[in-house]
Amino acid sequence: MTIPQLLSSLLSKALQAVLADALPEGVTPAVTPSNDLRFGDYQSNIAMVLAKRVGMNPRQLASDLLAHIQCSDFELELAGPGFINFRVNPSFYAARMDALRSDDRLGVALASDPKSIVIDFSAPNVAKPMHVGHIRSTIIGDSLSRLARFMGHTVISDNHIGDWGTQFGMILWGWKNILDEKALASNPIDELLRIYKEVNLRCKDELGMLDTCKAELVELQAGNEENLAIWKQCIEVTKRGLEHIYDQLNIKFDYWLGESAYNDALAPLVDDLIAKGIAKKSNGAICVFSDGYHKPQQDPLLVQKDGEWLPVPAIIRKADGGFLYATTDLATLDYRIDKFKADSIWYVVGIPQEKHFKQIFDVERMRGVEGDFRHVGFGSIMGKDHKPFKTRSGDTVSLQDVIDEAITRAEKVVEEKSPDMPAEEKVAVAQAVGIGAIKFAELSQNRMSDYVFDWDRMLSLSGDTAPYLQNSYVRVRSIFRKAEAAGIQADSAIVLNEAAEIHLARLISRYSEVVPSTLEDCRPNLLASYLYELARAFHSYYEACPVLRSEGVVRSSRLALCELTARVLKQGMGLFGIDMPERM
RNA sequence: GCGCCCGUAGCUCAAUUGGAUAGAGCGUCUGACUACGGAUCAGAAGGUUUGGGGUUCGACUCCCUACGGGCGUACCA
Repeated sequence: MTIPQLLSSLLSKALQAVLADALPEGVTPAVTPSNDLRFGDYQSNIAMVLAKRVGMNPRQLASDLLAHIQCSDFELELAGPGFINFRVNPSFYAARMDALRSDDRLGVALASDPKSIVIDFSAPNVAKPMHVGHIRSTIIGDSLSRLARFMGHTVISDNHIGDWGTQFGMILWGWKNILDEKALASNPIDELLRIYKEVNLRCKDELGMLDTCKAELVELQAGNEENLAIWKQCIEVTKRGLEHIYDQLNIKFDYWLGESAYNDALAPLVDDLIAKGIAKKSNGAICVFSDGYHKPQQDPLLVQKDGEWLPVPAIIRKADGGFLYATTDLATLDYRIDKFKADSIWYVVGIPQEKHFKQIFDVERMRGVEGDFRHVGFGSIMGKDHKPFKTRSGDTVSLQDVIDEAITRAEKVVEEKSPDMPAEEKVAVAQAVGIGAIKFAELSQNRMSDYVFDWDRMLSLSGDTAPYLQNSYVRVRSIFRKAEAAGIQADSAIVLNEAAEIHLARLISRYSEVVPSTLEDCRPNLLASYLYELARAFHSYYEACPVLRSEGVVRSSRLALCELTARVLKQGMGLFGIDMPERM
């Protein structure tokens, strides 16, 4: 049980005693860490929340509650307008630390109701290399997968690649007419991108070109063998390039079920929706109009036209008979429930697609399909001018370039700081530092807010960054190497005296609270800022509390605290997929 | 037009979803027995949270309004 849970149950009992029948149903007192240690370790505002409802003065209620709580592990205090503050006794933290030493999970309880969760993330398009825009979905999605698995859920990660869109008409024509075989052999992804771009331009300039490309697409969809062969080759080539990036990022998917995997399901799906009376024809297209919400101005599924609020349709079949994004996503959702037995499906996709997902989920609700479907949205990456990100040439920066630059910068720092390190280890460290910096920068952000792309910020190696945490880990490991060499062991109970060691223990204890709440709201930045705070506390502790130069019980205790810190850092960063080198 | 999101230190971002004196990093300034690894630590300066009203014990957070920015808005994904 975490400390807030413990305190909350103490408060609940006190509330029963004080209010008895007057206690409203379903009240669980919230206990949160104080944001200022002068107010203790934890605080509750339950007295102020309830005071009005039960007709009492908040301070009076709080002080009545305090009178009913007896606990030697905490000091309690009534403060301000009615806050109840809890100060945890160091001996209690010490006992918790001792308990954590033999706990592989470092105090993090498994989810009480494990679920099957499909997480849909990354999802790049075939024939277009990943750019910085893909970084958020890829890194956040991977981190959520790791977190959910760690919490005991069954996670199915699925890379829903864009392998069937309209862009294939253009690529097919380009492949047949302007392909450079040599370039394809040496750098296939770039060549695919080149022909895509060139055909795209021609479609804008040359009359009839667009129709020619559409015809190629129709041929593909009709099963033309030549076109199918080219299509398959494009996918293979693209996958190879993507796998290189995913390897560097240490990201794996359980499935790569792209849009094309659902082709056969689309027509029956639309027919079924029509038969059930959910979909109907409108202006030649087959549409589903939402039935569920009637709150103008709040519901993106309604739009105002000529002063009237009209539902916005989810179009599932075009007037020309073609299927769309929404159709594929509905079929995909069905498949995930059928085949993967998903209780929950999380879509890690940008906020601009919020309406799309509301529509998809709404259609499923109308069909009676149940499940916990979440759009885990995130903000856009902007340019320095706060407009959607583009370089001067109009292109975005490729993700591969970002990774390469990160590693190059890390290599320079490694060379400068550790010139004597073996070459092989230098490479490994630079990889861990560079990739770690990218991931940590991303995960430190509030997922929902837009941010400005900046090389120096994204690849920064100082301050609130992965290398800072990695360095704290390296320092602990160094202490351990020395301790082992000298035959020193952490073989006695933990005692906490100095402020720095109490604070370190306080934060280690808090790990068990942070991990579940990070997953709860899908907010990796909670864990990121926690880990940074922990590393900072360790660095302070390192300066204030010598380990190897102390003696006896104190030395043993401090060594044990070091060990716990290292384990939390390593496990926590592991939930982000960030490596912690032993030396750097 | 209509809807959604956003505006916080010089810059880039936080703020436990309504809690106490709004926190970090970068940058600037001052210090730390030549270091249990200095990729470090201790400290300082920096704010009318875009402006204006309101709601209440209490507002960066909720409501109204003005200004500024982003996104979406029927057959792209």
